Amino acid sequence: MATEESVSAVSTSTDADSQTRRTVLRLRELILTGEFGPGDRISEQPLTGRLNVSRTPIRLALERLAHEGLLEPYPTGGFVVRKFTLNDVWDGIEVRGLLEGGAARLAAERWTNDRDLERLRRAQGNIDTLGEPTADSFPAFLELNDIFHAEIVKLAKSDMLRQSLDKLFSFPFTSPQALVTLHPKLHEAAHLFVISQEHHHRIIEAIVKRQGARAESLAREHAQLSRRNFEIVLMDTDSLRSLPGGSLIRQP
Amino acid sequence: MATEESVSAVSTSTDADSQTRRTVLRLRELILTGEFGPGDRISEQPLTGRLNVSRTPIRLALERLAHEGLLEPYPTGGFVVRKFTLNDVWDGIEVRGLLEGGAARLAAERWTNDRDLERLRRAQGNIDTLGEPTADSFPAFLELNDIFHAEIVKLAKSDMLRQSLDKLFSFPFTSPQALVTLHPKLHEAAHLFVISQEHHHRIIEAIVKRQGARAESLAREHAQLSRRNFEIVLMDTDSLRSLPGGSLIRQP
DNA sequence: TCTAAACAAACTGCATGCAGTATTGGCTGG
DNA sequence: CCAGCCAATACTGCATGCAGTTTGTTTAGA
Repeated sequence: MATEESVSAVSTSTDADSQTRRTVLRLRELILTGEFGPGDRISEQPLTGRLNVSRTPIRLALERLAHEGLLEPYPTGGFVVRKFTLNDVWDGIEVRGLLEGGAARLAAERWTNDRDLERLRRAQGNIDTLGEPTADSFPAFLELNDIFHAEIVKLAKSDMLRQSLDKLFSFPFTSPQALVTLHPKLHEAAHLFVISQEHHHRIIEAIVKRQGARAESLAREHAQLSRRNFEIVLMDTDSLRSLPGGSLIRQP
Repeated sequence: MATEESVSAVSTSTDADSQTRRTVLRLRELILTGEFGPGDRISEQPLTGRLNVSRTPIRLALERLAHEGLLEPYPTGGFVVRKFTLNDVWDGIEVRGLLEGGAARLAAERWTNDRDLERLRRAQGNIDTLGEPTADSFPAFLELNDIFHAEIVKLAKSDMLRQSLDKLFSFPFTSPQALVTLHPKLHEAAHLFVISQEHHHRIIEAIVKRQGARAESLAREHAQLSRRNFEIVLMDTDSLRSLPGGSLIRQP
Protein backbone atom coordinates (compact mmCIF):
# COMPACT_ATOMS: atom_id res chain seq x y z
CA MET A 1 0.00 0.00 0.00
CA ALA A 2 2.65 2.50 1.02
CA THR A 3 5.15 3.03 -1.73
CA GLU A 4 8.48 1.41 -1.07
CA GLU A 5 11.05 4.10 -1.59
CA SER A 6 14.62 3.76 -0.55
CA VAL A 7 15.62 6.39 1.93
CA SER A 8 18.30 8.55 0.43
CA ALA A 9 18.90 10.74 3.45
CA VAL A 10 21.73 9.04 5.30
CA SER A 11 21.38 11.11 8.41
CA THR A 12 22.59 9.27 11.44
CA SER A 13 20.94 12.04 13.40
CA THR A 14 19.50 11.17 16.71
CA ASP A 15 16.07 12.37 17.41
CA ALA A 16 13.51 13.80 15.07
CA ASP A 17 14.28 11.82 11.98
CA SER A 18 15.75 8.62 13.32
CA GLN A 19 15.12 5.32 11.68
CA THR A 20 13.47 4.07 14.83
CA ARG A 21 10.97 6.90 14.89
CA ARG A 22 10.13 6.45 11.26
CA THR A 23 9.74 2.75 11.82
CA VAL A 24 7.38 3.34 14.72
CA LEU A 25 5.23 5.54 12.53
CA ARG A 26 5.18 3.14 9.62
CA LEU A 27 4.53 0.10 11.77
CA ARG A 28 1.72 1.79 13.64
CA GLU A 29 0.25 2.76 10.30
CA LEU A 30 0.49 -0.81 9.05
CA ILE A 31 -1.22 -2.17 12.13
CA LEU A 32 -3.97 0.42 12.26
CA THR A 33 -4.80 0.01 8.59
CA GLY A 34 -5.40 -3.64 9.25
CA GLU A 35 -2.34 -4.94 7.45
CA PHE A 36 -1.80 -7.13 10.50
CA GLY A 37 -4.75 -8.61 12.32
CA PRO A 38 -5.19 -9.32 16.03
CA GLY A 39 -3.05 -12.25 17.14
CA ASP A 40 -0.73 -12.00 14.15
CA ARG A 41 2.86 -12.39 15.11
CA ILE A 42 5.09 -9.53 14.01
CA SER A 43 8.44 -10.90 12.96
CA GLU A 44 11.43 -8.67 12.66
CA GLN A 45 13.20 -10.29 9.79
CA PRO A 46 10.45 -10.09 7.16
CA LEU A 47 10.00 -6.44 8.00
CA THR A 48 13.61 -5.57 7.27
CA GLY A 49 12.98 -5.99 3.58
CA ARG A 50 9.63 -4.30 3.67
CA LEU A 51 10.74 -1.22 5.59
CA ASN A 52 14.31 -1.09 4.35
CA VAL A 53 15.81 -0.88 7.80
CA SER A 54 17.76 -3.35 9.85
CA ARG A 55 16.39 -5.37 12.71
CA THR A 56 17.67 -3.03 15.39
CA PRO A 57 15.31 -0.09 14.84
CA ILE A 58 12.49 -2.53 14.13
CA ARG A 59 13.02 -4.17 17.47
CA LEU A 60 13.01 -0.82 19.25
CA ALA A 61 9.88 0.21 17.41
CA LEU A 62 8.14 -3.01 18.39
CA GLU A 63 9.11 -2.40 21.99
CA ARG A 64 7.56 1.06 21.89
CA LEU A 65 4.37 -0.12 20.25
CA ALA A 66 4.09 -2.79 22.90
CA HIS A 67 4.33 -0.13 25.59
CA GLU A 68 1.67 1.84 23.78
CA GLY A 69 -0.55 -1.19 23.98
CA LEU A 70 -0.90 -2.03 20.30
CA LEU A 71 1.27 -5.11 20.66
CA GLU A 72 1.75 -7.60 23.44
CA PRO A 73 4.70 -9.83 24.14
CA TYR A 74 4.51 -13.39 22.94
CA PRO A 75 5.49 -16.08 25.45
CA THR A 76 8.44 -17.43 23.51
CA GLY A 77 9.65 -14.05 22.34
CA GLY A 78 8.61 -11.40 19.90
CA PHE A 79 5.27 -9.65 19.76
CA VAL A 80 1.76 -10.20 18.48
CA VAL A 81 -0.90 -7.67 17.57
CA ARG A 82 -3.25 -7.12 20.45
CA LYS A 83 -6.93 -7.83 20.13
CA PHE A 84 -9.41 -5.20 21.20
CA THR A 85 -13.07 -5.62 21.96
CA LEU A 86 -15.90 -3.15 21.99
CA ASN A 87 -15.78 -3.30 25.77
CA ASP A 88 -12.24 -2.00 25.62
CA VAL A 89 -13.51 0.96 23.63
CA TRP A 90 -16.30 1.71 26.09
CA ASP A 91 -13.97 1.32 29.05
CA GLY A 92 -11.38 3.51 27.45
CA ILE A 93 -13.95 6.24 27.10
CA GLU A 94 -14.91 5.67 30.72
CA VAL A 95 -11.34 6.16 31.88
CA ARG A 96 -11.06 9.19 29.68
CA GLY A 97 -14.07 10.62 31.46
CA LEU A 98 -12.48 9.94 34.82
CA LEU A 99 -9.21 11.62 33.92
CA GLU A 100 -10.63 14.58 32.03
CA GLY A 101 -13.15 15.05 34.80
CA GLY A 102 -10.30 15.20 37.26
CA ALA A 103 -8.47 17.62 35.01
CA ALA A 104 -11.47 19.93 34.85
CA ARG A 105 -11.80 19.88 38.62
CA LEU A 106 -8.14 20.60 39.15
CA ALA A 107 -8.34 23.37 36.56
CA ALA A 108 -11.17 24.96 38.52
CA GLU A 109 -9.20 24.66 41.74
CA ARG A 110 -5.80 25.70 40.50
CA TRP A 111 -5.98 28.41 37.89
CA THR A 112 -4.35 31.60 39.05
CA ASN A 113 -3.72 33.73 36.03
CA ASP A 114 -6.50 35.46 34.15
CA ARG A 115 -4.51 35.09 30.98
CA ASP A 116 -4.73 31.31 31.28
CA LEU A 117 -8.49 31.57 31.38
CA GLU A 118 -8.33 33.83 28.39
CA ARG A 119 -6.45 31.19 26.46
CA LEU A 120 -9.16 28.68 27.28
CA ARG A 121 -11.88 31.09 26.21
CA ARG A 122 -10.08 31.86 22.99
CA ALA A 123 -9.72 28.15 22.22
CA GLN A 124 -13.46 27.77 22.52
CA GLY A 125 -14.00 31.02 20.62
CA ASN A 126 -12.15 29.55 17.67
CA ILE A 127 -14.51 26.59 17.63
CA ASP A 128 -17.50 28.91 17.87
CA THR A 129 -16.20 30.93 14.94
CA LEU A 130 -15.76 27.81 12.88
CA GLY A 131 -19.34 26.82 13.51
CA GLU A 132 -20.84 23.43 12.86
CA PRO A 133 -18.18 21.44 11.03
CA THR A 134 -18.70 20.44 7.44
CA ALA A 135 -16.86 17.69 5.66
CA ASP A 136 -14.25 20.28 4.71
CA SER A 137 -13.81 21.94 8.06
CA PHE A 138 -13.91 18.71 10.03
CA PRO A 139 -10.12 18.32 10.34
CA ALA A 140 -9.82 21.92 11.51
CA PHE A 141 -12.57 21.30 14.04
CA LEU A 142 -10.78 18.25 15.37
CA GLU A 143 -7.60 20.22 15.89
CA LEU A 144 -9.37 23.07 17.65
CA ASN A 145 -11.24 20.58 19.77
CA ASP A 146 -7.98 18.95 20.77
CA ILE A 147 -6.57 22.33 21.69
CA PHE A 148 -9.52 23.06 23.93
CA HIS A 149 -9.15 19.80 25.79
CA ALA A 150 -5.40 20.23 26.06
CA GLU A 151 -5.94 23.70 27.46
CA ILE A 152 -7.96 22.29 30.33
CA VAL A 153 -5.23 19.80 31.09
CA LYS A 154 -2.72 22.65 31.08
CA LEU A 155 -4.82 24.54 33.58
CA ALA A 156 -4.86 21.48 35.81
CA LYS A 157 -1.09 21.86 36.16
CA SER A 158 -0.54 18.19 36.79
CA ASP A 159 2.16 16.40 34.88
CA MET A 160 1.08 13.06 36.26
CA LEU A 161 -2.46 13.58 35.04
CA ARG A 162 -1.23 14.72 31.65
CA GLN A 163 0.94 11.66 31.33
CA SER A 164 -1.90 9.34 32.22
CA LEU A 165 -4.04 10.96 29.56
CA ASP A 166 -1.24 10.77 27.02
CA LYS A 167 -0.88 7.09 27.67
CA LEU A 168 -4.61 6.58 27.29
CA PHE A 169 -4.68 8.52 24.05
CA SER A 170 -2.02 6.29 22.59
CA PHE A 171 -4.78 3.78 22.09
CA PRO A 172 -6.40 4.29 18.74
CA PHE A 173 -9.96 4.38 19.98
CA THR A 174 -9.80 6.61 22.99
CA SER A 175 -7.73 9.30 21.36
CA PRO A 176 -9.49 12.54 20.55
CA GLN A 177 -8.80 11.92 16.89
CA ALA A 178 -10.67 8.65 16.99
CA LEU A 179 -13.53 10.31 15.17
CA VAL A 180 -11.47 11.46 12.21
CA THR A 181 -13.26 9.40 9.66
CA LEU A 182 -16.72 9.89 11.03
CA HIS A 183 -19.40 11.08 8.65
CA PRO A 184 -20.14 14.52 9.95
CA LYS A 185 -23.17 14.71 7.71
CA LEU A 186 -25.34 12.49 9.81
CA HIS A 187 -27.75 14.71 11.63
CA GLU A 188 -27.37 12.68 14.78
CA ALA A 189 -23.76 13.81 14.75
CA ALA A 190 -24.88 17.38 14.20
CA HIS A 191 -27.02 17.14 17.31
CA LEU A 192 -24.05 15.81 19.24
CA PHE A 193 -22.05 18.80 18.08
CA VAL A 194 -24.55 21.20 19.57
CA ILE A 195 -24.55 19.35 22.88
CA SER A 196 -20.79 19.12 22.85
CA GLN A 197 -20.35 22.86 22.48
CA GLU A 198 -22.88 23.49 25.21
CA HIS A 199 -20.77 21.27 27.44
CA HIS A 200 -17.66 23.20 26.55
CA HIS A 201 -19.22 26.50 27.51
CA ARG A 202 -20.57 25.20 30.78
CA ILE A 203 -17.20 23.64 31.61
CA ILE A 204 -15.52 26.98 31.05
CA GLU A 205 -18.12 28.64 33.21
CA ALA A 206 -17.61 26.15 36.01
CA ILE A 207 -13.85 26.47 35.86
CA VAL A 208 -14.02 30.25 35.95
CA LYS A 209 -16.37 30.18 38.92
CA ARG A 210 -14.14 27.66 40.72
CA GLN A 211 -16.98 25.16 40.74
CA GLY A 212 -14.70 22.14 40.77
CA ALA A 213 -17.28 19.42 41.33
CA ARG A 214 -19.51 20.84 38.61
CA ALA A 215 -16.63 21.07 36.17
CA GLU A 216 -15.76 17.48 36.92
CA SER A 217 -19.19 16.04 36.36
CA LEU A 218 -19.66 18.11 33.22
CA ALA A 219 -16.38 16.90 31.75
CA ARG A 220 -17.21 13.36 32.68
CA GLU A 221 -20.57 13.56 30.97
CA HIS A 222 -18.86 15.22 28.04
CA ALA A 223 -16.76 12.12 27.51
CA GLN A 224 -19.92 10.10 27.17
CA LEU A 225 -20.56 11.95 23.93
CA SER A 226 -17.66 10.03 22.45
CA ARG A 227 -19.55 6.90 23.26
CA ARG A 228 -22.71 8.06 21.54
CA ASN A 229 -20.65 9.19 18.59
CA PHE A 230 -19.04 5.80 18.34
CA GLU A 231 -22.38 4.09 18.60
CA ILE A 232 -23.65 6.10 15.67
CA VAL A 233 -20.71 4.91 13.64
CA LEU A 234 -21.46 1.34 14.59
CA MET A 235 -25.00 1.71 13.26
CA ASP A 236 -23.44 1.91 9.85
CA THR A 237 -22.82 -1.75 9.47
CA ASP A 238 -19.30 -1.86 8.17
CA SER A 239 -18.00 1.57 8.95
CA LEU A 240 -16.07 0.12 11.85
CA ARG A 241 -13.72 -1.27 9.26
CA SER A 242 -13.04 2.22 7.98
CA LEU A 243 -11.94 3.54 11.33
CA PRO A 244 -8.21 3.62 12.01
CA GLY A 245 -7.56 0.40 13.83
CA GLY A 246 -11.12 -0.72 13.44
CA SER A 247 -9.88 -4.04 12.17
CA LEU A 248 -8.36 -4.68 15.60
CA ILE A 249 -11.77 -4.81 17.23
CA ARG A 250 -13.14 -8.29 17.49
CA GLN A 251 -15.80 -9.93 19.49
CA PRO A 252 -14.60 -11.21 22.85
CA MET B 1 26.39 -1.25 46.82
CA ALA B 2 25.17 -4.33 45.03
CA THR B 3 27.85 -6.96 44.84
CA GLU B 4 29.40 -7.32 41.43
CA GLU B 5 29.04 -10.95 40.55
CA SER B 6 29.49 -12.30 37.08
CA VAL B 7 26.49 -14.17 35.79
CA SER B 8 27.46 -17.71 35.08
CA ALA B 9 24.15 -18.86 33.65
CA VAL B 10 24.51 -18.51 29.91
CA SER B 11 20.87 -19.03 29.10
CA THR B 12 19.87 -17.42 25.87
CA SER B 13 16.31 -18.03 26.92
CA THR B 14 13.70 -15.56 25.95
CA ASP B 15 11.34 -14.40 28.56
CA ALA B 16 11.52 -14.79 32.29
CA ASP B 17 15.24 -14.73 32.76
CA SER B 18 16.46 -12.69 29.84
CA GLN B 19 19.38 -10.36 30.11
CA THR B 20 17.13 -7.45 29.28
CA ARG B 21 14.77 -8.20 32.13
CA ARG B 22 17.57 -8.59 34.59
CA THR B 23 19.08 -5.37 33.35
CA VAL B 24 15.79 -3.53 33.81
CA LEU B 25 15.60 -4.72 37.39
CA ARG B 26 19.17 -3.85 38.21
CA LEU B 27 19.02 -0.46 36.54
CA ARG B 28 15.79 0.43 38.29
CA GLU B 29 17.37 -0.59 41.54
CA LEU B 30 20.41 1.58 40.84
CA ILE B 31 18.26 4.59 40.04
CA LEU B 32 15.87 4.18 42.97
CA THR B 33 18.69 3.74 45.45
CA GLY B 34 20.04 7.07 44.36
CA GLU B 35 23.07 5.76 42.54
CA PHE B 36 22.13 8.14 39.75
CA GLY B 37 20.66 11.52 40.56
CA PRO B 38 18.06 13.52 38.66
CA GLY B 39 19.47 14.94 35.45
CA ASP B 40 22.33 12.46 35.35
CA ARG B 41 22.92 11.08 31.93
CA ILE B 42 22.83 7.30 31.74
CA SER B 43 25.42 6.13 29.25
CA GLU B 44 25.31 2.67 27.83
CA GLN B 45 28.97 1.95 27.46
CA PRO B 46 30.05 2.46 31.07
CA LEU B 47 27.21 0.22 32.18
CA THR B 48 28.38 -2.71 30.06
CA GLY B 49 31.29 -3.26 32.40
CA ARG B 50 29.28 -2.65 35.50
CA LEU B 51 26.41 -4.98 34.63
CA ASN B 52 28.38 -7.47 32.57
CA VAL B 53 26.03 -7.32 29.61
CA SER B 54 26.42 -5.84 26.19
CA ARG B 55 24.91 -2.59 25.03
CA THR B 56 21.91 -4.19 23.36
CA PRO B 57 20.00 -5.30 26.46
CA ILE B 58 21.05 -2.11 28.23
CA ARG B 59 19.55 -0.03 25.46
CA LEU B 60 16.31 -1.99 25.63
CA ALA B 61 16.21 -1.65 29.39
CA LEU B 62 16.72 2.10 29.15
CA GLU B 63 13.90 2.29 26.65
CA ARG B 64 11.59 0.49 29.04
CA LEU B 65 12.54 2.60 32.01
CA ALA B 66 11.90 5.69 29.91
CA HIS B 67 8.42 4.42 29.14
CA GLU B 68 7.92 3.80 32.82
CA GLY B 69 8.78 7.41 33.44
CA LEU B 70 11.97 7.01 35.43
CA LEU B 71 14.07 8.28 32.53
CA GLU B 72 13.46 10.83 29.84
CA PRO B 73 15.07 11.14 26.44
CA TYR B 74 17.92 13.56 26.10
CA PRO B 75 17.77 15.88 23.08
CA THR B 76 20.92 14.63 21.42
CA GLY B 77 20.31 11.01 22.21
CA GLY B 78 20.39 8.75 25.19
CA PHE B 79 18.52 9.21 28.43
CA VAL B 80 18.76 11.15 31.66
CA VAL B 81 17.25 10.40 35.05
CA ARG B 82 14.01 12.27 35.48
CA LYS B 83 13.54 14.76 38.26
CA PHE B 84 10.48 14.48 40.46
CA THR B 85 9.03 17.09 42.73
CA LEU B 86 6.78 16.82 45.72
CA ASN B 87 3.98 18.13 43.53
CA ASP B 88 4.43 15.11 41.31
CA VAL B 89 3.94 12.91 44.33
CA TRP B 90 0.77 14.71 45.40
CA ASP B 91 -0.59 14.72 41.87
CA GLY B 92 0.21 11.06 41.47
CA ILE B 93 -1.84 10.32 44.55
CA GLU B 94 -4.61 12.50 43.14
CA VAL B 95 -4.70 10.51 39.92
CA ARG B 96 -4.63 7.32 41.91
CA GLY B 97 -7.71 8.52 43.74
CA LEU B 98 -9.42 9.26 40.45
CA LEU B 99 -8.71 5.85 38.99
CA GLU B 100 -9.32 3.78 42.09
CA GLY B 101 -12.48 5.76 42.69
CA GLY B 102 -13.61 4.86 39.19
CA ALA B 103 -12.67 1.26 39.82
CA ALA B 104 -14.75 1.14 42.99
CA ARG B 105 -17.74 2.63 41.20
CA LEU B 106 -17.45 0.18 38.31
CA ALA B 107 -17.06 -2.66 40.79
CA ALA B 108 -20.31 -1.62 42.44
CA GLU B 109 -22.04 -1.42 39.08
CA ARG B 110 -20.65 -4.54 37.47
CA TRP B 111 -20.23 -7.35 39.94
CA THR B 112 -22.41 -10.30 39.10
CA ASN B 113 -21.09 -13.27 40.96
CA ASP B 114 -21.42 -13.64 44.71
CA ARG B 115 -18.18 -15.55 44.74
CA ASP B 116 -16.36 -12.46 43.51
CA LEU B 117 -17.70 -10.51 46.44
CA GLU B 118 -16.62 -13.32 48.70
CA ARG B 119 -13.08 -13.00 47.40
CA LEU B 120 -13.14 -9.31 48.22
CA ARG B 121 -14.46 -9.96 51.70
CA ARG B 122 -11.89 -12.63 52.33
CA ALA B 123 -9.11 -10.29 51.22
CA GLN B 124 -10.26 -7.81 53.83
CA GLY B 125 -10.77 -10.60 56.33
CA ASN B 126 -7.10 -11.50 56.03
CA ILE B 127 -6.13 -7.95 56.89
CA ASP B 128 -8.51 -7.95 59.85
CA THR B 129 -7.01 -11.18 61.10
CA LEU B 130 -3.52 -9.75 60.84
CA GLY B 131 -4.51 -6.76 62.93
CA GLU B 132 -2.57 -3.57 63.29
CA PRO B 133 0.76 -4.18 61.58
CA THR B 134 3.90 -4.34 63.60
CA ALA B 135 7.37 -3.87 62.25
CA ASP B 136 7.46 -7.60 61.58
CA SER B 137 4.08 -8.00 59.99
CA PHE B 138 4.34 -4.85 57.93
CA PRO B 139 5.45 -6.57 54.72
CA ALA B 140 2.63 -9.07 55.03
CA PHE B 141 0.20 -6.24 55.60
CA LEU B 142 1.42 -4.47 52.47
CA GLU B 143 0.87 -7.57 50.39
CA LEU B 144 -2.61 -8.16 51.74
CA ASN B 145 -3.41 -4.50 51.23
CA ASP B 146 -2.30 -4.76 47.61
CA ILE B 147 -4.48 -7.81 47.14
CA PHE B 148 -7.50 -5.96 48.47
CA HIS B 149 -6.99 -3.09 46.08
CA ALA B 150 -6.32 -5.42 43.19
CA GLU B 151 -9.52 -7.28 43.99
CA ILE B 152 -11.54 -4.13 43.52
CA VAL B 153 -9.90 -3.52 40.17
CA LYS B 154 -10.74 -7.07 39.19
CA LEU B 155 -14.37 -6.51 40.09
CA ALA B 156 -14.37 -3.42 37.89
CA LYS B 157 -13.73 -5.72 34.92
CA SER B 158 -11.99 -3.04 32.93
CA ASP B 159 -8.70 -3.83 31.28
CA MET B 160 -8.22 -0.24 30.25
CA LEU B 161 -8.63 0.95 33.81
CA ARG B 162 -6.30 -1.73 35.09
CA GLN B 163 -3.66 -0.73 32.58
CA SER B 164 -3.91 2.92 33.50
CA LEU B 165 -3.42 2.00 37.13
CA ASP B 166 -0.50 -0.27 36.30
CA LYS B 167 1.17 2.53 34.44
CA LEU B 168 0.62 4.88 37.34
CA PHE B 169 2.01 2.38 39.82
CA SER B 170 5.20 2.11 37.81
CA PHE B 171 6.16 5.39 39.38
CA PRO B 172 7.97 4.78 42.60
CA PHE B 173 5.90 7.13 44.71
CA THR B 174 2.37 6.36 43.68
CA SER B 175 2.74 2.61 43.89
CA PRO B 176 1.03 0.85 46.75
CA GLN B 177 4.43 -0.28 47.97
CA ALA B 178 5.59 3.29 48.29
CA LEU B 179 5.20 2.98 52.02
CA VAL B 180 7.45 -0.01 52.42
CA THR B 181 10.06 1.74 54.46
CA LEU B 182 7.67 3.76 56.55
CA HIS B 183 7.99 3.59 60.29
CA PRO B 184 4.86 1.78 61.31
CA LYS B 185 5.57 2.62 64.91
CA LEU B 186 4.54 6.23 64.74
CA HIS B 187 1.19 6.50 66.38
CA GLU B 188 0.00 8.87 63.69
CA ALA B 189 0.49 5.96 61.31
CA ALA B 190 -1.43 3.70 63.68
CA HIS B 191 -4.32 6.12 63.57
CA LEU B 192 -4.18 6.11 59.79
CA PHE B 193 -4.36 2.33 59.86
CA VAL B 194 -7.62 2.42 61.79
CA ILE B 195 -9.11 4.94 59.38
CA SER B 196 -7.84 2.98 56.42
CA GLN B 197 -9.53 -0.22 57.52
CA GLU B 198 -12.75 1.64 58.22
CA HIS B 199 -12.57 2.88 54.63
CA HIS B 200 -12.05 -0.63 53.37
CA HIS B 201 -15.12 -1.94 55.15
CA ARG B 202 -17.30 0.92 53.98
CA ILE B 203 -16.06 0.47 50.41
CA ILE B 204 -16.99 -3.19 50.52
CA GLU B 205 -20.39 -2.27 51.92
CA ALA B 206 -20.98 0.27 49.16
CA ILE B 207 -19.92 -2.13 46.45
CA VAL B 208 -22.16 -4.87 47.79
CA LYS B 209 -25.13 -2.50 47.98
CA ARG B 210 -24.41 -1.25 44.43
CA GLN B 211 -23.87 2.25 45.78
CA GLY B 212 -21.53 3.27 43.01
CA ALA B 213 -21.21 6.96 43.80
CA ARG B 214 -20.55 6.22 47.46
CA ALA B 215 -17.97 3.61 46.63
CA GLU B 216 -16.25 6.09 44.35
CA SER B 217 -16.04 8.92 46.82
CA LEU B 218 -14.93 6.56 49.57
CA ALA B 219 -12.14 5.15 47.44
CA ARG B 220 -11.10 8.62 46.42
CA GLU B 221 -10.92 9.76 50.00
CA HIS B 222 -9.08 6.58 50.83
CA ALA B 223 -6.29 7.57 48.45
CA GLN B 224 -5.84 10.75 50.40
CA LEU B 225 -4.58 8.63 53.26
CA SER B 226 -1.49 7.99 51.19
CA ARG B 227 -0.93 11.68 51.16
CA ARG B 228 -1.20 11.99 54.91
CA ASN B 229 1.05 9.00 55.31
CA PHE B 230 3.64 10.58 53.08
CA GLU B 231 3.38 13.84 54.95
CA ILE B 232 4.13 12.06 58.18
CA VAL B 233 7.25 10.63 56.61
CA LEU B 234 8.28 14.07 55.48
CA MET B 235 8.07 15.36 59.04
CA ASP B 236 11.05 13.22 59.75
CA THR B 237 13.60 15.48 58.22
CA ASP B 238 15.75 13.11 56.27
CA SER B 239 13.57 10.07 55.96
CA LEU B 240 12.72 11.07 52.43
CA ARG B 241 16.21 9.93 51.56
CA SER B 242 15.45 6.48 52.87
CA LEU B 243 12.43 5.97 50.63
CA PRO B 244 13.03 4.05 47.44
CA GLY B 245 13.59 6.74 44.87
CA GLY B 246 13.45 9.44 47.47
CA SER B 247 16.66 10.87 46.11
CA LEU B 248 14.84 11.64 42.86
CA ILE B 249 12.63 14.19 44.56
CA ARG B 250 13.98 17.70 44.33
CA GLN B 251 12.53 21.10 44.74
CA PRO B 252 10.98 22.49 41.58
C1' DT C 1 -4.85 -43.32 7.74
C1' DC C 2 -3.31 -41.36 11.75
C1' DT C 3 0.24 -40.50 15.14
C1' DA C 4 4.67 -39.40 16.50
C1' DA C 5 9.30 -38.39 16.01
C1' DA C 6 13.00 -36.24 13.71
C1' DC C 7 14.80 -32.86 10.79
C1' DA C 8 15.05 -28.38 8.76
C1' DA C 9 13.93 -23.70 8.39
C1' DA C 10 13.15 -19.47 10.67
C1' DC C 11 13.27 -16.38 14.29
C1' DT C 12 14.70 -14.17 18.63
C1' DG C 13 18.11 -12.50 21.90
C1' DC C 14 22.60 -10.96 22.30
C1' DA C 15 27.28 -9.24 21.07
C1' DT C 16 29.98 -6.33 18.49
C1' DG C 17 31.85 -3.41 14.64
C1' DC C 18 31.33 0.98 12.25
C1' DA C 19 30.23 5.74 11.08
C1' DG C 20 28.80 10.17 12.47
C1' DT C 21 27.98 13.54 15.96
C1' DA C 22 28.13 15.70 20.54
C1' DT C 23 31.06 16.85 24.39
C1' DT C 24 34.93 17.85 26.94
C1' DG C 25 39.40 19.28 27.78
C1' DG C 26 43.31 21.79 26.48
C1' DC C 27 45.55 25.32 24.00
C1' DT C 28 46.10 29.78 22.07
C1' DG C 29 45.25 34.55 21.64
C1' DG C 30 43.62 38.71 23.58
C1' DC D 1 43.55 35.77 33.72
C1' DC D 2 39.70 34.83 30.82
C1' DA D 3 37.41 33.71 26.54
C1' DG D 4 37.03 31.36 22.43
C1' DC D 5 38.47 27.85 19.24
C1' DC D 6 40.17 23.32 18.05
C1' DA D 7 41.18 18.59 18.61
C1' DA D 8 40.64 14.28 20.82
C1' DT D 9 37.62 11.40 23.17
C1' DA D 10 33.35 9.32 24.10
C1' DC D 11 28.92 8.05 22.98
C1' DT D 12 24.75 7.07 20.24
C1' DG D 13 22.31 4.98 16.36
C1' DC D 14 22.46 1.43 13.19
C1' DA D 15 23.85 -2.93 10.76
C1' DT D 16 25.02 -7.52 11.00
C1' DG D 17 26.92 -12.08 12.61
C1' DC D 18 26.15 -15.93 15.80
C1' DA D 19 24.10 -19.28 18.94
C1' DG D 20 20.14 -21.40 20.83
C1' DT D 21 15.39 -22.29 20.68
C1' DT D 22 10.96 -22.61 18.73
C1' DT D 23 8.03 -24.08 14.99
C1' DG D 24 6.44 -26.27 11.01
C1' DT D 25 6.96 -30.05 7.85
C1' DT D 26 8.08 -34.35 6.38
C1' DT D 27 8.75 -39.03 6.96
C1' DA D 28 8.53 -43.40 9.20
C1' DG D 29 5.92 -46.62 11.90
C1' DA D 30 1.75 -48.58 13.90
